[in-house]
Amino acid sequence: MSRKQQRGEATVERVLDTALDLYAREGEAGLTVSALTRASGVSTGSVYHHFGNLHGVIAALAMRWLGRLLGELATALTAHQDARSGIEAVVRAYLEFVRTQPAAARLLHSPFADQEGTARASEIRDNQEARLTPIEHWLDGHRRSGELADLPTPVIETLVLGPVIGMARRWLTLGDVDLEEAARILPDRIWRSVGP
Amino acid sequence: MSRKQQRGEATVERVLDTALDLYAREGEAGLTVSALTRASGVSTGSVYHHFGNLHGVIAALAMRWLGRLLGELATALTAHQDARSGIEAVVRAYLEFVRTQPAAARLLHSPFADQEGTARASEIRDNQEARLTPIEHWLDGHRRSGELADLPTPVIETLVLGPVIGMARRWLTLGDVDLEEAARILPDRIWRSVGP
DNA sequence: TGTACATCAGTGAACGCGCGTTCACTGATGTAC
DNA sequence: TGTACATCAGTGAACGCGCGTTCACTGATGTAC
Repeated sequence: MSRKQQRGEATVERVLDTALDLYAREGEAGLTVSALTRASGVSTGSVYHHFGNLHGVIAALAMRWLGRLLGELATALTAHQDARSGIEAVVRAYLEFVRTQPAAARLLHSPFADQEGTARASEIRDNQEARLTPIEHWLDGHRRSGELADLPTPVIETLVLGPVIGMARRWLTLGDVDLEEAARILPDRIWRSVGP
Repeated sequence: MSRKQQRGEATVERVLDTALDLYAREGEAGLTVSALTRASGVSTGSVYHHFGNLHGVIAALAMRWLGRLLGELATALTAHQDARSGIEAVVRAYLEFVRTQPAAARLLHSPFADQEGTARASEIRDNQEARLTPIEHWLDGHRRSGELADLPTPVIETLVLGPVIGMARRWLTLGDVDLEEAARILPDRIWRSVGP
């Protein structure tokens, strides 16, 4: 049905891959249109044709990786029946994502992503609904059964993800922590903070 | 002894106060030299006289507020003898800092601060030694006495500050959490994760 | 199957704008004797 | 106390540079009949 051409998708892929690479290597300031065209081989006009403007590139990039991360977390969580196993699996899944996709993790922990997330929170909700809904249901169910502390969802999220994100950022920037050690220690420690 | 003049200090103050305000209102991209001179009334040349370049302004700003935050945390921690009271006090002190100095908190949670922190980690260690040393001693003491979990210092730091920072960021950006509620819930929950 | 046409995809030179920074200078303050 | 001088503080016009974006255009692909 779509009149879109395949080579268009390939170009979009190429731009987004290059953008992530640039961001990881040079940071926010290094992600310019000229750097993007130079590194990707895609022309200026083509970038604008597909993304509208530079902000559009960044938004698309953040959305893509947020979707992938949430997918991993939702899968890990809902694969377990009991609360403790689920929470511990989420922690491990996040650390695994950071280990295998450090550049994307950097992006998602960044300024951008935060601003983007604030400015277009509702749009993100819509786009990621398929991933967020099962997570919310899982939490609701286990909170009702008393397996999980009776705390507001944002608080549970923060208690679980806060230390993981902190560890990830530390590994990504300072590198004075060990991810494998974190994967051994954190699941149990975090579980204690959200258990009944 | 110093040949520095008082009006110089006043100018430095004015620039740093304006810079924080600009950052809080406009974000990283809004913190430009021209915006800084326009909003502060200080001339371009004067900014360069005192800070060298724009990066120098940002570095000075981050260092100033990092010092103040660490001061608050160190005071809260070392005011308590037993581990639990100390940890809970640190959590409350951080939340109180965020509540009273949201702009500074935004800055410290930011991209900059992270990059700055990475690039000049050793310099920060030196500058903030007076605040860091008592914190390290306190942790060491309580870990040895068995009151605190036997975990590496960076892990303890992350378990304690991770959720607090997560909550603070959420309050600062999305605003869908309540800081007072957090101050009631988090201390106990966080303590569970680092207790023996 | 072939042809005409609409749409998608891609090109790259050119644009104006605001950026960080420099510099030659004036004015204020502190020090020496 | 007064004067000369060094240093600190502050000014603002001017600079070049790289940025994001536009636009008139060509080429490729898909659709209709």
